[in-house]
Amino acid sequence: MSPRHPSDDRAPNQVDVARLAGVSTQTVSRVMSGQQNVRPETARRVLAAVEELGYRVHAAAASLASGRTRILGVIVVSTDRYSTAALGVGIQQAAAEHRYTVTTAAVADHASADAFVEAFDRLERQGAEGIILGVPVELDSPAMRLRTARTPSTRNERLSMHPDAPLIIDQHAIARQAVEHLLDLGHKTVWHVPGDEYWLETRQRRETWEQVLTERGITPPPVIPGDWTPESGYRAGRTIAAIPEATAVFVSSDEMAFGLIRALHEAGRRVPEDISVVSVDDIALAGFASPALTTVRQPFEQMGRAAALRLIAQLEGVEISDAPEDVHPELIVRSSTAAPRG
Amino acid sequence: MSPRHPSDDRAPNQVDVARLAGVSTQTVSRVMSGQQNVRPETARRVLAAVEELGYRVHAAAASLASGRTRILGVIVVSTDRYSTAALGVGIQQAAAEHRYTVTTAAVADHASADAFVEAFDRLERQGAEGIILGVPVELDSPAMRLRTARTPSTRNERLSMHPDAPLIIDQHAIARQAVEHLLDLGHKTVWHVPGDEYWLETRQRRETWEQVLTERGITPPPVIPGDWTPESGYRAGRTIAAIPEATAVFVSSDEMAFGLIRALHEAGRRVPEDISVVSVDDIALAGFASPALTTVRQPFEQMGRAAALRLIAQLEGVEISDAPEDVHPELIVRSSTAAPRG
DNA sequence: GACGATGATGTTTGCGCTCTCATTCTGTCA
DNA sequence: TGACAGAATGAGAGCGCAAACATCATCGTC
Repeated sequence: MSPRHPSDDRAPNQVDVARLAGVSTQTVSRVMSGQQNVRPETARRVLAAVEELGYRVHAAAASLASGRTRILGVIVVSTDRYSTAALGVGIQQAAAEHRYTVTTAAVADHASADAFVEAFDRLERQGAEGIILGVPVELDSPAMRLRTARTPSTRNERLSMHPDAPLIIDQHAIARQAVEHLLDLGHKTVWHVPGDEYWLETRQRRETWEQVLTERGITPPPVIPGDWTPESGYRAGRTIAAIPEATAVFVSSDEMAFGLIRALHEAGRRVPEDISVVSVDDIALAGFASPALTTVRQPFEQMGRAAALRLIAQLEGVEISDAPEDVHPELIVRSSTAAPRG
Repeated sequence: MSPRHPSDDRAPNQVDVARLAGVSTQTVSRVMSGQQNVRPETARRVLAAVEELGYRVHAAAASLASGRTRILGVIVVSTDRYSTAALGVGIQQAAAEHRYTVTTAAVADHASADAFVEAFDRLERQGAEGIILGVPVELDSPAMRLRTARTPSTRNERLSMHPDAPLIIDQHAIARQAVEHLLDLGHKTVWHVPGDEYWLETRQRRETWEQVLTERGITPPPVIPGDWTPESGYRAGRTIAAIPEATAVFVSSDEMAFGLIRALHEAGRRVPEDISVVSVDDIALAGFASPALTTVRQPFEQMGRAAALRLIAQLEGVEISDAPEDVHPELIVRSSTAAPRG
């Protein structure tokens, strides 16, 4: 161990670097945070000392002193659904580009509203400067409003009274595209298998499904319950197979569509010849169902990215150059839909 | 605003609480960290003050003073694969139970080894006390060894020379179960579609596939390349469909199996009558493929949980009561495998 | 009823960094 | 050449908390 190194085994700090480089700690600080007004030669000396000592900035100390943490919090429900993972990828990417860190708080599926408040608290305590609510429910309790008022977060937008506040993604557009596609093919009506009642998206899509049918003078048939899982899709499929007049179904997720189609096949109903199916998500496997699924793609990764970028822009108080334009769902037509048999 | 409240709008701190409760800051600290040796009456007064002021512990300050962060870092590759999400759920759960926070660093898929080193650095700088490497590759560069030596992390185990160090999950057991299941059904040989070459798991499974065949005096057929995606499975399926003598395939993921089976069907080969297929993972949709997939389940959630608990135990220097027993893969027999036709 | 043992609380100090402000250095122009 | 703007650097304070240590109250014991 060279005599220039601190002899004890504690991690090197700014003082050690400053001493070795022959500058003040303030200069070390400036170099580490990439500020201007440091002579290249000085910066080089500092960086050499940093390298030699293996120094790294102590984030807790820095954020205590500066009041900034550059931490983004994410609240998600504990599910292994594809959507959660893909959202996370987008968030991580955007955060990393702007040198933010992401910390996640998971909440049990179907948890009470209190659980979200608690997760919010955990993230605030941890120092999160902004919080992304990748969350299935409307959070408009007084407790939640108190928190979203002091810590910027997504989904504020839904709670705020601005009717033109951009949504992360337009669930109504998703449902409309799906239902109209089926009606335009000539189906007399469209049955619906919604997702878990707990999710806001579920309600939004169901409302729009009803609305589109009503617009065309069709009385919506009863809803066939679902909960996102393939098993629930299978149960729904058995129900629908027993309804001879059903020729078109709007299912709220691809995973349910897999179960639904299997049940239809077992009951001897062909897809799309007897029954057309449109679902939502466009997961990687959607094209490999039998038949390949016609589905409305949700660009989860872009959504996560957009949410993070918007939040960061708010935190920095600036326009971000690569500001995300609105993210739109897209109908992908494959082989699970067709015109009804004449 | 009551006169007892600090008039400026800065967040309340320990001093404010101490003053309002009529105690010292140290007592506030003791109450907040749930220590013993505080009279119930005193604790109540403190908590009342905390409530009134909306005080919350400042994590950065606490960790600067205590030297502890209770942060667990996770390095993952940026994919939306099911496995990543499910692992995360298990990690989050275990961390929350022990009052740890999780922060994630994502690395681009197929990134260089340097990218993992950099992610490790980011997490260390952020204060992570332990790091879970949910990572596809062997990381045994000097730079990485330097880091894993000072910050506890999983997968050390694979790098360490202890041959009996418990693996997170035994990839050899996975491959062995799959291949032996097919051979025991009477197939003369087993073809293999591995995952992405980049992944350690891929190599481990292929090695075992070769080994099991060799043990039984069978010369392994050529490998049909794959990369985890359903598309690659589909391509592999077309290749295999053109091999008349092929009757059994071990595919390294369920998603590839979906693609593979579709390609076989399109080529007129029936599953399992003409060709048996075993895959790996047991994703939610595995039971809803046509035919339902025989697959080796990887208990991702338990794996994540086990990794986190083991790391926490190491950090706390204690045995954790609910220590995870080893996590084992399990063959789930469904309908994609059968004996070869006589 | 004096003594120590224990529990409850307070005081002081410093964690490692960035902020503000002061000082020194550099180059430029009259 | 001297003065001065502006860049580069340094000095000192303090962010909010917990550790270590000091002090005070309380209790049972003989």
